Amino acid sequence: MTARATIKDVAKAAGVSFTTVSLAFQEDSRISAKRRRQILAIARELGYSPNQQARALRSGRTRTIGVLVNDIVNPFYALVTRAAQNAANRRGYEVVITDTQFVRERETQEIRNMIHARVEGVLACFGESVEESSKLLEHGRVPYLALDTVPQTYRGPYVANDVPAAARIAVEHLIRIGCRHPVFLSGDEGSRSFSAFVALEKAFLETLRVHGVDANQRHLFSAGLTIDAGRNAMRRVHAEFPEVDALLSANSLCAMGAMEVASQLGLCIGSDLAVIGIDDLDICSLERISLTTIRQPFEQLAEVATNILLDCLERKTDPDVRLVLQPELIVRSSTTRRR
Amino acid sequence: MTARATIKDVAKAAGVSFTTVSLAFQEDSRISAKRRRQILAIARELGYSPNQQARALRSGRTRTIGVLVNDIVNPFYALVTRAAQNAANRRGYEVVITDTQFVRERETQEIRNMIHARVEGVLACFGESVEESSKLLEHGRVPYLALDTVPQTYRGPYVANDVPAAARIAVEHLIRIGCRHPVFLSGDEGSRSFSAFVALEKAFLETLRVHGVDANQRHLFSAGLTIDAGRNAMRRVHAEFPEVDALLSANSLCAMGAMEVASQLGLCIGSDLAVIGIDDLDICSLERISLTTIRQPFEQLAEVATNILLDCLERKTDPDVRLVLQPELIVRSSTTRRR
DNA sequence: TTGAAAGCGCTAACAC
DNA sequence: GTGTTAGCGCTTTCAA
Repeated sequence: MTARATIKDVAKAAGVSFTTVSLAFQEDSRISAKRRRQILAIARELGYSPNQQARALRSGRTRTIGVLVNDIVNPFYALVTRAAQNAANRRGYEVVITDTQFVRERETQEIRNMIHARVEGVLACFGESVEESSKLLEHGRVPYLALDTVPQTYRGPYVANDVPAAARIAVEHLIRIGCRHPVFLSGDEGSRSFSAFVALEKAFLETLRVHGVDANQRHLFSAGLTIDAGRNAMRRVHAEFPEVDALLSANSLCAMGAMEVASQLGLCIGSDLAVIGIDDLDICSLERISLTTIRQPFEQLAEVATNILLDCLERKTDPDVRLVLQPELIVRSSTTRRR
Repeated sequence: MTARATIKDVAKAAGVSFTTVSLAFQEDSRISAKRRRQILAIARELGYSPNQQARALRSGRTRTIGVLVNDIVNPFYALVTRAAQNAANRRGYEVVITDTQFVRERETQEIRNMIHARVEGVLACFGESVEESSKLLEHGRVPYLALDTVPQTYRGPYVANDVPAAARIAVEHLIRIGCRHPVFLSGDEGSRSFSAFVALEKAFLETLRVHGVDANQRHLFSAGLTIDAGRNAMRRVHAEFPEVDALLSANSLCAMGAMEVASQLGLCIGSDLAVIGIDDLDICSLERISLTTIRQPFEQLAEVATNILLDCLERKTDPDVRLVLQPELIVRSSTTRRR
């Protein structure tokens, strides 16, 4: 295995200077089409591919942005990365996708990696380490934009879902159909302090109070973002808050797990127990699931955010946007009028 | 916005040569712990972060591998990337995740990008452009390993699921419970020629014939890998092959869509129509879904493949492995004995 | 233990 | 059009 071909090998083989080869690869107008074709053919023959590192080092540009999400296995986040990738590619940028797995140290490590890799900008679904992460990005002079949700203390730019509105819309629907004892299923013990969960809990309780329900901490349960988390949470809810007549879950997978256990406990979903999940995966629409959800416009979110970020990179201005997109209620059979 | 700090700025501020700074960052033993701490502190103050491009250019190493999947939104593939990421990180490598969205041009483009970025190796779930992609990788001298499924014509190294076995196990189960008219739901028109689907169709028909069922093209339907694809396919199956008493779907989401429509058509899932999905997402276990599946050990697959690839990189040998992992039947209520 | 010097592969300024 | 030259920020000899 000999060394990889460089621009000089191509130049030698083509009988030109290596500058000419460089210009040919940049599709510079000074090189004639014919010559360009010759050079590219020889390059292909030699298996030459321009070294990105050298190019970036010299030009100071990588044409790459980073996208950080909390959980790539959750289709919600995967769709965010896909929308960002498509938007970026359309404008000639590449995307590097990184997954924090909801782990604090992973998040900061991935941010550091992106800075080392000299991404030109970052789109981030920040977790709990938002302060440290945004400090790193600022220190590293990397323009960034928060996506999805942001904590109240966050002062940077963002394109986010209106998280309190999600809880408010859900609770208003539950009240409207006659529920008086709703429970909120939040993140697990470890992640419940995440800003999104805090905001949901707060808006959940406040909206209940506005409608005359004396809501308090008893109405809030830690759960998690998986089916199993919902199963376990429902058992606890049933034991500790037997008068429950509605569930709002921070996530639809969790809601599905809770529905399963509730049925096993003899509750009829819809009439005995209304259930709403936040986010709106394809499977929620399955007749067998038919889960009422709060749909958040996450693909639009990612696309808008990507374009704003790229605009800023190209104008060399700092991102300065505070945009909040509204969620939408999708009513299905898991919430029917009380009997 | 002044320029980013370089190693020279740090050296100047610390009153040492830039070689010393470099050594300090490499945790070279020649630098005393105390000096190292001083230098790192000054670097932090200046917001210095080593330039990956320069480092890679000089050292010739990126410590990065690429992972290519067909559809990051499908949790199956997302789990593959996660397992690979974890395995790579444990050994001090980074991973770049790329999503082809099942688009041929995207796959080759992403491969090219990875070569430009000088990833040290690639783990790839190849789509239809496997020939072109593997040629690119070989030409670019990037060691690679195919993951998940490979076409019969493929001659390179792989760690794959035993795709024919998945169909065989499923069909044998259907025969055992008394089905005589099973139908296979394949990929959509555009992707049905993918090697995995071809292999599944072939093994499906062969196994049926072994068990005395006169199976032919009428037993095969194009569908797709989404819920909606399953819904549409079931309508066609019902119209064109009314005697159907079992479905094997290439994907569990598709199976769920088909089950929904089958129920609407008055078929009782389990007894009138047995349904099996290939892959085993969490939701298949939900009581409301309870889909019998063929579980493929994809996380193990990704982990094994990553370690083999990294071993090869470190030994500077070419990957030379042909490993096939066995699937497992998970029986749930969508397949009960015929009545 | 530290520093000087060379050079990784490329782009960009400028001269021809 | 094409070539020469300098240098991006770093690692790696090698000498002190």
